[in-house]
Amino acid sequence: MNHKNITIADVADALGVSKTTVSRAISGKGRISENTRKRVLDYIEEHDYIPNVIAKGLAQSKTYNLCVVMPRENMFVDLPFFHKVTAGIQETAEQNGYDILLCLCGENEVTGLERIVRNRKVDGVVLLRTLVKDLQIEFLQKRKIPFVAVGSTWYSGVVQVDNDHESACREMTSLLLGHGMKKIALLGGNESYVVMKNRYQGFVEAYVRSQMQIDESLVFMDLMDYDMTGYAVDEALERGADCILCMDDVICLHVIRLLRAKNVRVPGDVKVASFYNSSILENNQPAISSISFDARELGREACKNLLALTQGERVSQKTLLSYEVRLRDSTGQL
Amino acid sequence: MNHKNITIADVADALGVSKTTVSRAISGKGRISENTRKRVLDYIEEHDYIPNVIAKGLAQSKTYNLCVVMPRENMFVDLPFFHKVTAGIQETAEQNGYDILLCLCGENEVTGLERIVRNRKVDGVVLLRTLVKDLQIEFLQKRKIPFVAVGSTWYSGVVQVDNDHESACREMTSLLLGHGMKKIALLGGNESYVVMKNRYQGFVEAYVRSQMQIDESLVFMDLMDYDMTGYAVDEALERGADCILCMDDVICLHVIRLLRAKNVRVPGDVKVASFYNSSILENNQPAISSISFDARELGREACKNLLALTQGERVSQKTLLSYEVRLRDSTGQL
DNA sequence: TGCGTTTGCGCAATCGGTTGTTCATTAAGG
DNA sequence: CCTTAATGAACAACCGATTGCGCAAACGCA
Repeated sequence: MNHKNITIADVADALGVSKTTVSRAISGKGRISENTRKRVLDYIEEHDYIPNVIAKGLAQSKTYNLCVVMPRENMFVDLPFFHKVTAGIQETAEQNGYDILLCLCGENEVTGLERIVRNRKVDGVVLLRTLVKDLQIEFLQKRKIPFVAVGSTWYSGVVQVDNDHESACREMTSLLLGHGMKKIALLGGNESYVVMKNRYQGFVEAYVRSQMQIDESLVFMDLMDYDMTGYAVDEALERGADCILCMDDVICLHVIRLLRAKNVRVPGDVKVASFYNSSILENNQPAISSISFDARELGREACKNLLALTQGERVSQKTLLSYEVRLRDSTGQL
Repeated sequence: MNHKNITIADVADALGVSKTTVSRAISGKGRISENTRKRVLDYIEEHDYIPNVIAKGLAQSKTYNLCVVMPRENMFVDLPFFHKVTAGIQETAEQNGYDILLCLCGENEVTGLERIVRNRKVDGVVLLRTLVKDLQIEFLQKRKIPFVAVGSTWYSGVVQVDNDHESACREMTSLLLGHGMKKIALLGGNESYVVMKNRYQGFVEAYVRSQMQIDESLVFMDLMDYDMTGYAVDEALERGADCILCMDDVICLHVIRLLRAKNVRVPGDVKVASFYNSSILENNQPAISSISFDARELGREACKNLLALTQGERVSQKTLLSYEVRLRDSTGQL
């Protein structure tokens, strides 16, 4: 800016070589003697020269920028998750000389994304949230821009990285069934439809494997707000649920509050468990069993795949990451 | 990228004018007839031409990028706040043709910031969190890079935008004192030292104005963890506190849990209030009185100031934003 | 009509890199 | 010893914009 940064021309002049040589010394491409190469690199090191990524980008029609898209308005519970994922993305990006441009979009809005993609010419995009009908996905596909979705989607041809919700839910359900639960209620929340379906899949599978009869009336897929959650809890209790499996930690805390208000004891009368094991659970009484995902790793994986994509490499359509079941007091002693 | 975007040269050729003319038509600078101007703009509109910001930046030695710095590891309670501030920054940035580069840094780490500043040549930086001894501030000042701090700092010459914690705390304290509280405990938390000091200032002032005696032994400035908070609560009760003013909502929820465990009724025996009015409070029983800040507006204001700074304009050193006191059940009927 | 001023626009350099091509030098091969 | 190939480095065009300067046409005024 004002500091009058040293340019490649300065380096070239100082060493009495051409810009080309300096450029080649740095990139390692093209023919150059080991000798001059070293000379250039030493000089650069000494004088703390950093190439201007912008000019480099202009010349290469690349920007070394990735765009991370996330909702402008954010559910409280998503934030820590999104933040960790972003940290993971950024970590991998930085290791490869990329930086992160932030795109905060309204739900299913494309104008912001389009602006950034078009006049920033980002090399790739990570979508942190996708919808069943997703205009951003459609836009990116139409424009043939490399992108990766964090989380699952039903769009075809989308490279996805997700937690293995199905297995996670299967394992948790199996554990619960294996320890005497008979009627587990499944409470969906603000999760995307696809995630919910995946978990339901695992839920069903667990029942099948333990050869028990599933009670479909205990499955509540789409609870938009606290009121509906309250209703679902009432219904579940009415129908004799002995366990409530919540789709995220915020819902879970709320459920526990509701149960306390009804003088239903946890885990005495009803067991409770949830997903994400977020820090919102810390210090809760009783300690809540939850499934923990490594959000950071999710971000790293997504970024790795995206970079591969931008190189034109083939990338596996769907990467599933592992999870850990954390059992605590709210499910009793399993 | 692959879509082979239309460039300024294409536009110029198509219209039979020079690149200069097109450029001038767009920027409005330089001499150009109203006639050609319109012709160019129409063509651009029609053919959906978007200038390449990168090239523009290269030519102008600007990047139209701002850098937002926030901690890589984040306290749970900060996140929603940071996210909203960022949204505000982004909003104003976008309106002015700027985009946001994300810089996630470790506490008091500069390497990441330095990298981004040096090879991305961002036009300005927003620091979302500052420390008493802050290497990032020192770095930015040394390099004379325009930046704005969200929150207060004791460094001189730093443009700051902050909530008016002092007035907020004064008003809340006054309200409480005015309705019969005599011994209010002040519980500091993960807040920065400066914020805490500001609030303490307001706290003292409220006591002075109502001509009441402050009990300094009820002021706990620096509670690093839950254990210390527990200790502070015990002490406060011991010393006959009739009200606990918590420095953030997470602390507050924890305090309420502790009180419940001790069978201290809220607001019956002790009143409780906190800061930030974050959505974590939603649906809590009892509803918690809290002070609400407009984080989004904070971000907008910060960005506005930063942009002014980059233009070389003079900017007021400190901008304080307003707040709203939200009284609910936890403080009884005030 | 004549001359100075204003207006409208284009030329070409520039920003800081990359890269295909050329050219001189050295090495290898017969 | 001459031809051919390989090597190392420089030239110059290019990426896509901006901008100082120059030039011609139009305008204003006496």
